[in-house]
Order: sequence, then structure tokens, then C-alpha cells
Amino acid sequence: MKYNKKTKLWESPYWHPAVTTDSVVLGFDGKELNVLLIRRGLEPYKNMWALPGGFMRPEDKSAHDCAYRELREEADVDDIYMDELGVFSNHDRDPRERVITIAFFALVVKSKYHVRGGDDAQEAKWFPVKELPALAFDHKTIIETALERLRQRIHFEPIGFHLLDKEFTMPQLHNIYKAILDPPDDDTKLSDRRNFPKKMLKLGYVKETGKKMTGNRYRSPKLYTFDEDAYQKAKKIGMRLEF
Amino acid sequence: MKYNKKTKLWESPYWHPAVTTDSVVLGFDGKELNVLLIRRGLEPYKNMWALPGGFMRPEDKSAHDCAYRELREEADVDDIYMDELGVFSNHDRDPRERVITIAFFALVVKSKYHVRGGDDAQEAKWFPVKELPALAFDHKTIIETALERLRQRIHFEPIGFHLLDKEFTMPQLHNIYKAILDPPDDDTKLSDRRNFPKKMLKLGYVKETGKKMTGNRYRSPKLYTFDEDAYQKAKKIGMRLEF
DNA sequence: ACAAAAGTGTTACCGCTACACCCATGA
DNA sequence: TCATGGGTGTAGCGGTAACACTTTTGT
Repeated sequence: MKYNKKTKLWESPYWHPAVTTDSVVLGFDGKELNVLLIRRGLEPYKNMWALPGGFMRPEDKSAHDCAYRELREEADVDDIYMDELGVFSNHDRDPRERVITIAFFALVVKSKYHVRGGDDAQEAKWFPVKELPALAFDHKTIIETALERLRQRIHFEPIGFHLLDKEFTMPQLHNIYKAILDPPDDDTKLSDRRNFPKKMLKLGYVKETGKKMTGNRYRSPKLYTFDEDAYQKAKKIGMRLEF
Repeated sequence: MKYNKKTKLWESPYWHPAVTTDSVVLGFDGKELNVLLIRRGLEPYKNMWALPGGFMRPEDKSAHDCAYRELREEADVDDIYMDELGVFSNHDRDPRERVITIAFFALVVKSKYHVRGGDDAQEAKWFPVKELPALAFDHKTIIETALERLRQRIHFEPIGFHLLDKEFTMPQLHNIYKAILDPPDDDTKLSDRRNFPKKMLKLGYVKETGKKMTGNRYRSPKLYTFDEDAYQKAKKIGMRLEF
């Protein structure tokens, strides 16, 4: 695709679709999962809530890079967990023209994710995933896909840690598992508080720090941390979580 | 993006990348996994082997639809298992211009996958995944990603069936699991022939047909079939394979 | 002292691994 | 009848789900 200075248009002998990235940023507040949404300032779907994202640019080194850039424009983020979710390319998903989007999902520490003061008067807000507003485009589908992916992945990869501070307590981690997997009331297997730490410690990459979390009512829980090196070793052997 | 009849060019005020799909078509021959490759007739990478695929067109209803169309142009296929693998969008992956590709992986019955007589003198050939030739673009990476995805997925989804006829024998299915997971010699857990049928039957969606496979040397093995309905029910309960 | 939450210990059961033996088939 | 591959049975072990009790902390 070449830029024509005279017409001020990009020209190509072949048809090219527009490409965007959209990110499902998930944060945990101790009780439930939340998604970060942006209120749209422009048509189409003006004033509706939508996922943060935008058009890919030639200078983006990759789609991942593009999604990361978009997030950095809206919040003070650095080194967050982000993975590709999939491509959404139905021909009618954007009323303007053919736009295919590459969706990503990110896990962040909600309390540390500071949304920048709206540069262009854009409003950003966290919504509990169980109480989503009406959403622009096919963004509801994208969020549902992200949640489904998260549910699947947490069985086999230790990604819950990305929703917590570096040092966390077992009850906190347990709450994340319950919030993501949403077990029925009669399920003791996952819900039983007493078995949870045993499972986690057995994996070999959740380590005690020796410290305790202070300032709570009631007994101070121990603080644990995630050992990346130990995880990489365990992964090679083919270790897997089970819930 | 709009078509200008005068200049015969597609024009847009915004930059759009070129978008292709590429498919990793995997077939099983009873012993090992094979990938279908096409010898390129055009530059770049002329005469090198590459994945089947091509540019997305405005009439493609989705990326999946595009990938499917490309396969239908090259082989007599219908109703095959195909799923998105991911997006490959590094800016230097195509020497011509910025091209991002949406990769898919497909599982087919190799003996039933008839590659059409080369319309445009394109040569198509199966290669064992362990003996790949030099490949165009980043297609080697894409294939490796597909194999890794397959290894992961077969633990939790019954996709091995797509590599076999509707009616198959336990030893055949067992061979697929061994070929995909490539267990070390000392691993009896997966390798033990005697435990394999028990695991499969216990899942509840592999059913006996009552028939036997004839025409072999030695004892005729029983024929089984995959029960899609039973699988869908089991999936809801959250059943999982374990190897 | 009490209430609420966190930490630790124990048992019984279930399921899987690891094993051996028998059967069918074509040469 | 023999060689080879396929089908079936079982016992012992390990892991984990389901259980109870103790400890900590702030009010």
C-alpha cells in the first residue's frame, strides 16, 4: 500500500481490509472480575461503551505491539500479561466498512491500573463482568470469548497471579479461582478453603515469603509469591493444575 | 476502502495492511503426522514450499471463510475440522509489503484428502512433520505453533477423531495420541496399550459400533465411533481428558 | 472474651497405573 | 500350529476430597 501525496490517499491494486485491535482488560477487586470499558466519543455507536482499542498503524511492529500501544495511550501500564484472543472478522461487524479486529485479553491488578485523565474527554470505567452495559460492535461476544478463554486457561496455566500483587495471600488467590470458575454451591472440591493451599503448594512454584499481611481484622494471613523459574521448570515436565 | 475505476486502484484515507490466511493442514497416515505444503510458483520465495493460503477478499464472510475457500481451491474438501491458530503480524515477515496472516490449523483424514490436479501447475505434497523442507516466510514458525497447539489441545478436547475415519479402532486412536504427544520410551502411562481403551470408554463419548475391522493380518480389532451428542453433554459437566 | 477468619492435620475412598493372561486371525 | 496383534481382568498404590480442630487478631 502506497501513499499518494497528491490525492492524500493510500492506494493499492489489491483490496485490503481495515485492521484494529481490541483488548479485554480484566481486573480483580477481591470479589469479582471487572472489565475496563471506554465510552465512545465518535460515531458509530457514539456514547456507547466499547473495548479499548484502535486501528493498526504501519509503525506497529506487530498486532500485539499495536494493542499494547493503545493501552499505553489510555493508562499508565507497563509489563502486563496480555495474550491474543482471536480474530473477529465477520463482514457486518462494523457498519462503516470492512474491519477485522484482533482481540487480546489482559490481566491486571485493578487497584494499580491507573487510567489516565481522559486526553480526549474519553470516559473509562470498570464494569463487573456480570453487569455489562450495552456494548458497541460485537464487543460483547469478544468479552464472552475472553471469559471463556480465561476459564479454560486457568486450569492449566498459573495466570491468576497476574490479577494480584506480587505478594498475595492464599484466600485472595482462592477468591480469584472461585470468581473465574464460578463453582456451584455444592462443589466442595474447589470451594473448600482447606484444600486450596495444599494444591497450590504442591505445584511447586508458589512460595512462602515468610511475611504476613498486616492491617486486617482477624488473623493475618501469610504472604506468598509466584516463582517464575520454578514454574518454567515444572512446565517442562508437563505439570498441570486440576480443578 | 473504495475502488476508483479511473485509476483502477483501491483508495483509503487510512493505512490498511494486506491480510492473508494460511492453513496448517495435518493428516495422519497411521504412523506419523504430515503437513500439506504447496510449492510456490511466484516470487517471493519462488519454488520454495509454503503453507496453502492466500489473500483475503471482500467477499469472504470471515477469515475462517477465507481459509476454507483457499483449501477448497486446492482440494476436494468439505466439512473438515479447522480452528484459528493465531495472527502472525511481524512487520518483516513478507519482503514485499506489510502482510499480516491469520493462521488456521486443520485436521483431516489424509487418505481421503484428495488434492486437486494442480490448476496452476502448483505442486502439493505431504511432508512428515519431523522432516520439513525449507519453508517460505515464517511458515516454519506457524507449523511449530500448530503442533504445539495440537499437543495442548488433545489433552482436553477429543480432536484426534478428526484424523481418522468415522469408524476407527482403538489401536489407531492410540497411535494418534502417541504420534502427537511423542511420549518417552519409559512412559507406560500413555504408551500402555491396555489402559488406553479404558480411558477412552470412560469418557463416555467413544462408542462401540458392534462391527469389526476386517482384512487385516491377525485378530480383527473392534470398530468404535465418536458420539458428538454425548461429548457435548460431557463437556457441559466439565469433563476432561488426562494424559 | 468473643467473633470471624486463617492455618494445619487426618482419614477413607476412588481411580489410575502397572501388571498378566487369553483370544482371534492369516500364513 | 505358530506368530503377532488385539481384547479383557485385577491388585496395589497414591492422591485428594471431605472432614475437624486450633490459632490469630481486633473489637
